[in-house]
Amino acid sequence: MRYSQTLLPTLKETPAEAEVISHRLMLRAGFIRKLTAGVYTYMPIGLAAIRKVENIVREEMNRAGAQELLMPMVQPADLWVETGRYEKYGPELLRFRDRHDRESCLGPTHEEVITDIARKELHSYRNLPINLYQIQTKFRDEIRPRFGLMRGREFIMKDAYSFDVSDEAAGLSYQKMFDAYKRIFTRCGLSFRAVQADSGAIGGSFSHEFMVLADTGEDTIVVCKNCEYAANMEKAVVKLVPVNHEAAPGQMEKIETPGKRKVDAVCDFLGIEPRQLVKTMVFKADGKPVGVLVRGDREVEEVKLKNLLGAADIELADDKEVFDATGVPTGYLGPVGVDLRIVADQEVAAMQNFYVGGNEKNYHLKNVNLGRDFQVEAVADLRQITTDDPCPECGGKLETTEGIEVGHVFKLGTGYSESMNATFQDKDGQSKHFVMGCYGIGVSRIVAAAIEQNHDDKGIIFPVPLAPYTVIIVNLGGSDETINSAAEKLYQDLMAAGLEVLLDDRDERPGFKFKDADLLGIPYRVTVGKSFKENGMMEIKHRRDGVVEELTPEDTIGRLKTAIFAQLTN
RNA sequence: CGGGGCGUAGCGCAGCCUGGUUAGCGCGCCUGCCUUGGGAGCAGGAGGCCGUAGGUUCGAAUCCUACCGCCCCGACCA
Repeated sequence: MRYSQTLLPTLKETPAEAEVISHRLMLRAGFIRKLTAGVYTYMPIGLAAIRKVENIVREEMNRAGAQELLMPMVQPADLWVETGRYEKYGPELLRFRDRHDRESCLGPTHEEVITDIARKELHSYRNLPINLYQIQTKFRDEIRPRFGLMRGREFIMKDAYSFDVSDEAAGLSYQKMFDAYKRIFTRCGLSFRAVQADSGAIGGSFSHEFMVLADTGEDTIVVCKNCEYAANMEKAVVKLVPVNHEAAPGQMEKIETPGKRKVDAVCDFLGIEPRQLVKTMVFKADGKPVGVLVRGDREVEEVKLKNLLGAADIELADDKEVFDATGVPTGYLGPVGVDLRIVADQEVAAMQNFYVGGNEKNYHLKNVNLGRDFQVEAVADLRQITTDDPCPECGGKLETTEGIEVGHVFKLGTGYSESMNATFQDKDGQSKHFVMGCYGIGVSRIVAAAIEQNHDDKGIIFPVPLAPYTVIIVNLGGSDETINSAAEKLYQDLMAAGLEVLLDDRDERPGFKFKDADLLGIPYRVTVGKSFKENGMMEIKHRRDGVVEELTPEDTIGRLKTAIFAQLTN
């Protein structure tokens, strides 16, 4: 492509709307332009990068035996009512009525549509297993879109759905996708990690997320330094460390704690450690108050709580709501004798003679024991894991890092096939529900994640497989015909060699062109200018490490071909 | 939705507090000259319902009210 004829509007200054690096660079490099909150136009060069990702995804999906199809973006509400998700999905599902007043929605995901296809078209075990996928634009009316392509409302996703005869067979399909995902992200040149995850609104029993490691990640993941264990913080199982109960249960006692509401203040005042205290947090589970007990130095993990309660929505209650629900001001709430639904973290159940709020302003209770002094509805793992906790698999040391979720694989089981009555006839003539799996990849997000992971202060540094162009020729010839025709010939030759080349033929000064080349992140830059005029040499500069090579035109072509194709084959 | 902030030329901003001529600056854009290995220089030029609506006032970008949009922090997720 000739730069002079391309819509490639680079910006010297960063638009004020952009905060994170990938968003800033994509705006500056002319990859995207915002239409409205969370909705972007992919400009030509941005689309080129997206296509690179799509093609890698497509190749690997096909290699794994999946078949591509394309489902509608507009979906009838009826299908969603069948699975109960029309209620459950919430405001993220954009709903509207068509001219016939039919309830419709924009597809945020396609389990319903694909299951409908399956029940209509797949009748026999002979059709199975099958894995169908699409690469399509999704719409989720996110509460707060942010970070450019990282969390848009409209985004491109690859979603795949597998159908199997049995749980065991579904496990195989799952593993196949898991392996394909590893290949995909490896080919994209990303540094990533597969982690155990919560299955969220999609539902299902078992899932892994693929996380690109980057500081701007929206998720925290815990990783074992010793074994292969890695999990989303939300999901990471806390392994209860046994404690020895040496002390005999003491007499419960009311003690005065004037004005001491916060855990630290109470502990300072009483001369105790936060680990000896149990705090009572009030959450609203679908609007209804629930008390949650955790040790004073722990944090409640809302996702675990949500799963335990089977709630669609969990929110921490504010001071007023706590008072309304219990009649106790925050800071003095406790489980003893309170009229509130209470659940406890497993750690609390193992504690003895602890301190809790006294359900009365300025009072706490000491020597409290679960079971003797109060009862709870459930005991479960409800707190956030910390790096002090042992690895749940091997007991090793854990560490945390930030991650961007670029892929998610789920074992769905028969939830959708049952609610939509999607069955096939098995060998024995019996009707059975499909055992399903679903597998998503955030295609547009990958481009953003790749930039988060590959940039410097000058701009983007694309991994070769994702680069919209692999070579940029900077022609500094001006009016010099010798140089111009050499640059032109190189352009033609490189294209003939199968490379994607951008020829900077603009009437601009050298510095201007170099800055743009750096910003765009094209892996190899060839400068044709003075040194070609003087001794017939061209200069290759590697974007990533700044290495410079002076070569003849023939060697330049050879060198680029070798280098680029080497990075494309895996 | 809760908390914070912002809407003035294509982009980045100043002006607003303390109302008063023709609304500025940098970048970009157009014309010409000049320059050509790291975002040059000179000269000329185009481009503004000051987010929208209402109010206060002799007079509003500036003060007041409402609305709309956008960004950042939390709940959501590929």
